[in-house]
Amino acid sequence: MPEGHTIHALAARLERAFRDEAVAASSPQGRFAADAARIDGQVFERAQAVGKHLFVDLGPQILHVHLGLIGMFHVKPLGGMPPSEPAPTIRLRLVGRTHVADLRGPMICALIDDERRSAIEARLGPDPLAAGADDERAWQRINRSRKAIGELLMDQAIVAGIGNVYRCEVLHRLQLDPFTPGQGLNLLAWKAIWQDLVMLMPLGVAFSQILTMEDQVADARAMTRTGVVREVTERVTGERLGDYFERRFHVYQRSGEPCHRCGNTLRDKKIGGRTLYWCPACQTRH
DNA sequence: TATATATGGATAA
DNA sequence: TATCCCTATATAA
Repeated sequence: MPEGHTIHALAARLERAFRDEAVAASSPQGRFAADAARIDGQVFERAQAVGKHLFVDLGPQILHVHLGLIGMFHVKPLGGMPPSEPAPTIRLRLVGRTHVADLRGPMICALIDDERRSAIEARLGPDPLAAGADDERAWQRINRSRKAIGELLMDQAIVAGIGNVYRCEVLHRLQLDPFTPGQGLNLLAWKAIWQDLVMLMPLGVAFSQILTMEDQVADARAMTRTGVVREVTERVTGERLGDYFERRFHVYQRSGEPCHRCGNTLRDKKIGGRTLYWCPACQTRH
């Protein structure tokens, strides 16, 4: 589930559920029990996403969460009922007056201080979802690297928040060869990548779903402009209904199938433990 | 039932 | 590059 858009949507959802309210904290699974006791009863001040990292200010404490590959943080309305019996895998449960949030399988769940938070943020590249993020900072590193752009895009120290789906899809959308070394990438190509991410990722946040297909992107943008989105998001996230849009991608998990653009057979290749999907025929630009 | 896989990343070697 | 962590789900057996 989680690329940067997921965490940004989550931060907003948590704030809507708990902001300025005292929350009860517990760790049904037990591994976070001592820390949960320290934040139990504290006021939920705010939640912020930076790349794929989530920071929650709870009184003097900062809760740091990283969902990793399989983590999930579900926020549900209580609907006037007491919270359900917690599943034994729940690392952290927060309960407020109106909502309950259950965290399972996170890569990181810890209490940290400001200094630690700053250190974590300092290691991250610009986040396309952050206002005023500086894409030039990323370019400085890309331009000096001999690693492939397909690999660099996944490096959180270069760009924060990009994961495997956005990486593969954006490169295909721009017909860029994933294996082009950073040094060999045109500045205009980088500008196009950044611009595409800045356009696409807010749609991902609004719909809690990665959208990269032209028709879906067009629909999503139109809905965003007319303000229908908020209603959709509430429905989708509050009730855990399915995705609003059909799950469709250009290349992600489509190896062996024909390219939507040129008809050639899509391929995949493991790079640094992750599967890159691309079209060898039409992704030739750099 | 067992196994593979997943939108991640740290750490060991 | 390999291994490990954490959980849920889809598919195979």
